[in-house]
Amino acid sequence: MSHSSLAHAFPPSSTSTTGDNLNELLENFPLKNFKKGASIVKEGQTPKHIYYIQSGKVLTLTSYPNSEKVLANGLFVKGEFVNFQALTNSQPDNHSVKALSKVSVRQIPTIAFLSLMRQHQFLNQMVIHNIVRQLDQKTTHCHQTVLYNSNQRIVQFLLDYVSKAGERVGYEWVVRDFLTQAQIALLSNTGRQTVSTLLNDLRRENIIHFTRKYMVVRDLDLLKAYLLKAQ
DNA sequence: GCATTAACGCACG
DNA sequence: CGTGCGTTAATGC
Repeated sequence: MSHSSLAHAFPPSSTSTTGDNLNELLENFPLKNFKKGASIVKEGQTPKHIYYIQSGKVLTLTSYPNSEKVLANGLFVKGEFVNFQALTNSQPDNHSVKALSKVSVRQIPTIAFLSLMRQHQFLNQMVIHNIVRQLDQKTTHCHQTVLYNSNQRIVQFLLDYVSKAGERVGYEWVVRDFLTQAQIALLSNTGRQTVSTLLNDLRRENIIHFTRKYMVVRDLDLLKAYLLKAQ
């Protein structure tokens, strides 16, 4: 599937100093630290900053006035930008950003960021790359929400989560700072209890293991196979 | 039937 | 001790 590729890496064609250049560009902007669960961007504020994630995991959310629900937009990890809305003239909106783990981010004012983009070609490319990728993910995610049943959506989330935030340990994959089941439910458009039962089923089949702190994928192929079988 | 929701007891951190 | 988790039964589509 499309998710096995390391699509989130920056273009391999970039020079090896790309990361250093980026850090140099951003090093004078304030480095903000947040505790797990803290609010990085509050709802209802005009987006004024771009955030670059130095470490940790972040969740972006949208709330809708007519429904009480707050829906999850996406999960972002180290090396990604969030809040690109700030690059446009967007008004105060219903977007918010929350820390899913201990997080540190560079906070770059929109004006400064736009100016940096004008000066540095590689930053431009990086931003375009990020935006296209995010759009791609959104589209795919949207299609999957339509095509998949709830268990498949949860499995798809687990696969995405592992490919974004997992570390390889031998033949297994480990994700630390495992989300709560309620958060997984939000991200996969299912119910909390549905997540609970599926995770326990997968554990019984020895496909994954998990505690509240981490998840281990014992057999990635079997997990992927879950997407293929109907129920 | 498949999935979300309520409800409740349990236990992890 | 709180809140996150696991399970079952009820309800809805």
